[in-house]
Amino acid sequence: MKELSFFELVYEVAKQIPYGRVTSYGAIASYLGTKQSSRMVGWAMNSSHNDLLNIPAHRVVNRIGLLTGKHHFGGNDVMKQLLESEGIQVVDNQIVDFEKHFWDPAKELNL
DNA sequence: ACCATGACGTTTC
DNA sequence: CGAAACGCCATGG
Repeated sequence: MKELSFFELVYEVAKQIPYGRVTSYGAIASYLGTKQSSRMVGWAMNSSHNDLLNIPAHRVVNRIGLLTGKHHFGGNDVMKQLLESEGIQVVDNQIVDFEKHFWDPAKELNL
């Protein structure tokens, strides 16, 4: 199993997500240059649980701010609770004012 | 080397 | 406007 891979890039970005901010898989994918592989980002997060680092995957949602992978956090509304804990309003697994909390690594993060 | 999977995204019906 | 199908790329078996 390779630690260094596309996944690690996703981890780096995910870890750099500011508190109270959220981003989309497509944004990360686009930032990594593989915008067409937004699924890979999600899958990378799936492997994130294998990473020893703290991956705030709860801050990563789909393009509409829907908590698609919330069941991967334990099955309950753990993800929602985490987001609300950061001041983000979540209703029906969907982030309220997603655009307002949206954090684009390609724009706000200059590497 | 090939087939199957995956927390998405976009387009079409 | 809502749902479904296809596309897309990387990893694992």
